[in-house]
Formats: sequence, structure tokens, C-alpha cells
Amino acid sequence: MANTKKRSRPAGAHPEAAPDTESRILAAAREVFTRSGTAGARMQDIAREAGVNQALLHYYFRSKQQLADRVFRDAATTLFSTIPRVLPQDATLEQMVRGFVHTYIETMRRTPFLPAYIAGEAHQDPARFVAIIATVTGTDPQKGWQQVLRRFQAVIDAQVAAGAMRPMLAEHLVVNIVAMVAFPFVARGVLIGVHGMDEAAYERFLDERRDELPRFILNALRR
Amino acid sequence: MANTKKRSRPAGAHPEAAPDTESRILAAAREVFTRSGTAGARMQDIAREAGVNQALLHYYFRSKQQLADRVFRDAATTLFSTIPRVLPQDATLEQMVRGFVHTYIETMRRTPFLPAYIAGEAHQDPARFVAIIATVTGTDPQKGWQQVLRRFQAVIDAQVAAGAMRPMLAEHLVVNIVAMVAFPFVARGVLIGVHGMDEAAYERFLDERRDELPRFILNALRR
DNA sequence: GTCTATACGCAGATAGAC
DNA sequence: GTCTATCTGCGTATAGAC
Repeated sequence: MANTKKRSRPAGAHPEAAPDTESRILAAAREVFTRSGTAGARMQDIAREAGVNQALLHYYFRSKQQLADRVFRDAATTLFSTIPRVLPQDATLEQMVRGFVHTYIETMRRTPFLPAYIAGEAHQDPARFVAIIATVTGTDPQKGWQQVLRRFQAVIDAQVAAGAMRPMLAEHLVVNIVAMVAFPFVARGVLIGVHGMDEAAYERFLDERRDELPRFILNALRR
Repeated sequence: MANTKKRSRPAGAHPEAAPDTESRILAAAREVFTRSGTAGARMQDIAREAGVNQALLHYYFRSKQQLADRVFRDAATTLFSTIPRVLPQDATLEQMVRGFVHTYIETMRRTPFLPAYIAGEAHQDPARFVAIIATVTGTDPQKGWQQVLRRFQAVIDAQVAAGAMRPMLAEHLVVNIVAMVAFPFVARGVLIGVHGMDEAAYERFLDERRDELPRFILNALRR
């Protein structure tokens, strides 16, 4: 714990060069942990995926726990930092909804296991989740979340004042939007299984939702 | 595998009597598996929770895998059999939506870990999920799902013909509804952590949603 | 920095007494 | 049916050569 020794790096001379060992291990760990979860992941699988020996994992990250925490922290940062990014300062409610849905679906379909991984880890150890996201400086998820809520609430209130929509708490609107966008990813396994989908059908399903969801949401908000 | 020997039971004489050992083990297993997931669960924890020795778990269920499969199968059956139950044969779209939302939230808040557990297991091993739900006879989830879709589509089409709503695929409507209802449970850990909620606040949040969601959904469906 | 070999502990599973 | 004691294997972690 107290030991966080820094190793000398091979001088980041070539920013475009092939990823170094530590990066390859991290990428492999991301892959395996997001697929199997922390408890189900095996260090040997990560080593094989990275093309190195298992001992190297401990050389770079000391323990499975520390490696897992690192991956989890990175993943949480990625997932939550996406939200504020799609909300430009002077957007209308319609623009916010369309931007949110589109960006999120397109971002997540590139790493479709991420939402389920985060949800699973947060479920199995809520305290660890809270503790780890607390260490994320700069883009603190909790602060970012509050910021998103205030932004939405301001736009909602303006719309209500203009008689264009009914009053609504931003908490529920945002959770509704996130739920409809994220659910097909978080419950991907269930959906594919119950629906009898293959990969291609799942992708088409996502395409449909990317177009359908903004309609559905904006319609729900009309006065 | 081939060995599924039946043991003689202490004669189910007293249906109201204290649960027998097998039931207590099963209840404990449900508790531990839904909290920690199959990979994270420990047989010792289940034994302690059930107040018996670890060897008894193997006596009754032979292996962790078989016990886990049993718990998973029961949980999936519970979760999915709830859907058709809340959809009476001659209900209107409004009744279906209201009934669905209300029943689901009230059912799930009694076993709030169930949705996240199912989603997590299905995510980590989709093939196992498909295989296990395939063994569920009678209330086969896949058949039940198709049935729900047809029911919704029929009512939607009627509403569209009457000029009361715009055309929409039942797949997306049902996924939207399930998403908004289930998401606070599946992503419970994330939500509580990011939102900074305690248990009581989470319960109030659910209460609000139980009232808010039908409004939101029915509004979204208007022409 | 990277490898092979190995130590070590934990958790699942079995044997066998009662 | 239920227990205690024990075996076994797997997965993490370390030692130490190169």
C-alpha cells in the first residue's frame, strides 16, 4: 500500500511507437476484467492476452487487486466523463437529448462490455466503487453528475416557463434517458438471450434505437 | 452429471413447519449468489448463512456449479415470470403500462439485487444463460418474451389505427419500459454512489418513479 | 525488464465417523 | 442427515536466474 515505487520509463521518445509492456498489460487487463469481472478474471488470462509472463503483471502492478482497481478507475472515468462532453454549454433541450443519445450509443457500441462491467462491480462492492471514484480528481463523477443535473434542470425550467413542457425533476429525466440508452448494453446478455438475437441483429437494434429514442423522449416531454 | 439421485424426504407433512435444511441452504445460496455473483460467492459463506456445515452443501447439491445453476435458474424464472403476470388479457395500453410499472417496481424492491445479479451472470456467460433458461419448462422466458411483444404490438396497432398514437415497434417500447423500470435496480450501486444517496433516499426515489414513469411513458406515446 | 520455477494459501470437494 | 478432518487443485504471489 505504502509502496508506490516509480520505475524509470524508456523515455517517452516515440509517442507513436508500439505500446510498451505496461500499456499492453493494461489493455489486456481491461479486456479480461470487463469481460469476466474482477472476481472471475484470471491473471494467467491477462498475461496470455498481453503476450507476457504472469510474473510481469506483478512486477508492474504488484497485485491483482491493484491492477483491478486501476482498470476499474479508468473505466469509470471513461464512462462518466462522456456525459458532460456531449452537453455543450448553450444547447437547447432537444439538442441535448439528441446529442446525448447519439454520442452515448456510438461511444458504447465500441466498448459494449463497459457499462455492464461498471454496473457489476458497483453492485458487488458499492463501497469500493464510491472509494475509487472519489480518487478520480478533475472529472469527479459525483460532481459531474450534479453538474449534468443542474444543466438539465435549468433547460427544463425554461421550457416549462415557456409553456412548452410539463414540470419534471431532472433526476428522473436523466435517469430515464441514461436507462434507455444504457440498458441494452448493461443487460446485453439478457437481451440477446431472451430476444434470440445474434450480433448483427443486436447492432441493427442499436441503430433503430439511436433514431427512435430521441423521438420517444422528446415526445414524452411535450406539454 | 448423470447422478441425480433422489433422497427420501422427511415427508412433507407440515407445510407450515420450519423450512428444512435443503430449503435453508437454497435461501442462503440465493442471498450470497445474488450479492456476490457466482464467481465471487464462497461456499463457506453460504454454509454459515444457512447455519450448516459446508459438507452439507455438497451432500444436497453436489457442487458449487450445480448450486449456482439452480439459484440462477430459479432467479431467472422469478424475474421473467413476473412480466406476463402483470398483463391481463383484455387490458388497454394505459392499463398495461401502469400495471407493468407498478408491479415491477414493487416486486423488485423486495429483492433489489435480483436484476443486477441476472444481468451480471448473463453478461459473464451468455451461453450459460441461454442454456439455463432453455431448461425452464412451462414459463420459458423466450416464449414469454415473444408473447409480451405480441400483446403490446396488438394494442399499439389498435391505438395507431384509432389515431391515438404514432406507429412504434413493440420491441422498443417494451425495452424502454423495462429499461426505465429496471435500470435503478441493475445500476443500483452506480446510482447510489454517483447520486450520493442513502437507503432511504433510494426508496423515495423509487416511490417517485412509480408515479412519474407511467406519466412519462404514456405521454411519449401520444400522437 | 523479462523469464522459469516454485512457494503458499484458499476454496471446493471427499472420506468417513456418528 | 450432519458433522469433523482432510485432500486436492487452482490461482496469486514471490524468488531468483538471465
